[in-house]
Amino acid sequence: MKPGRIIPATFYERDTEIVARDMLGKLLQCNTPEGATSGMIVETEAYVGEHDAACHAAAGLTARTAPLYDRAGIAYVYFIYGMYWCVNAVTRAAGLPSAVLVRAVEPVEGMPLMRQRRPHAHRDRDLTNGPGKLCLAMGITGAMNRQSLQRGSLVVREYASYPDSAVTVTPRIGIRHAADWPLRWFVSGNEYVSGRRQGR
DNA sequence: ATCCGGATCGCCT
DNA sequence: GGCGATCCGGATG
Repeated sequence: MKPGRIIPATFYERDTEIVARDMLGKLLQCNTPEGATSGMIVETEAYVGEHDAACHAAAGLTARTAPLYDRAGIAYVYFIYGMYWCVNAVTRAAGLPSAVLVRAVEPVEGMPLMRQRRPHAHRDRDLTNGPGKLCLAMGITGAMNRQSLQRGSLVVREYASYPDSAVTVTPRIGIRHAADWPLRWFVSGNEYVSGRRQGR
């Protein structure tokens, strides 16, 4: 498989659930001074607007959430638990401030650099099987917040595609509110999917 | 294999 | 002042 064309902004101007599903198999590429890394997206979650208590936009428009109210197709990179970064693609359907969280990728390019950045990861799958882990491995930080995903250091490209029969849907994990809404998608059986057991 | 607490800090209540 | 879209290591069964 080879990286394909850059995903246009219009891709993100659709229902967030559809975008989250369709991002499976896409390639996330990150370029930093240390080198290039990329990974195939294998797990996503949708955060669907102010009425979604788990979505940061539930707090309304603030300095932190401003990217969610900006345009579709940009990155929303936020800081969590005082230590980690998580990366989202901002979406726009019916004017809602919404986004897709990238929860896991399968490394494609730059694995040596990923290992260097993730000294605690003993097995390859521990490199990028979580939203904070993949940002560490790929060098994604707040410097990339609000950047376009169509150019620059952080880009999403065509790569692979999966039929619905190869995709599993479950409730989102790691949240307190709206924890029963089925808004998490992952490639069934992929070893890079986060969580102790798939389907959790 | 599963559970639990500590780290660490920006942001909202 | 308290919590969070997390990760990691150590304890427990």
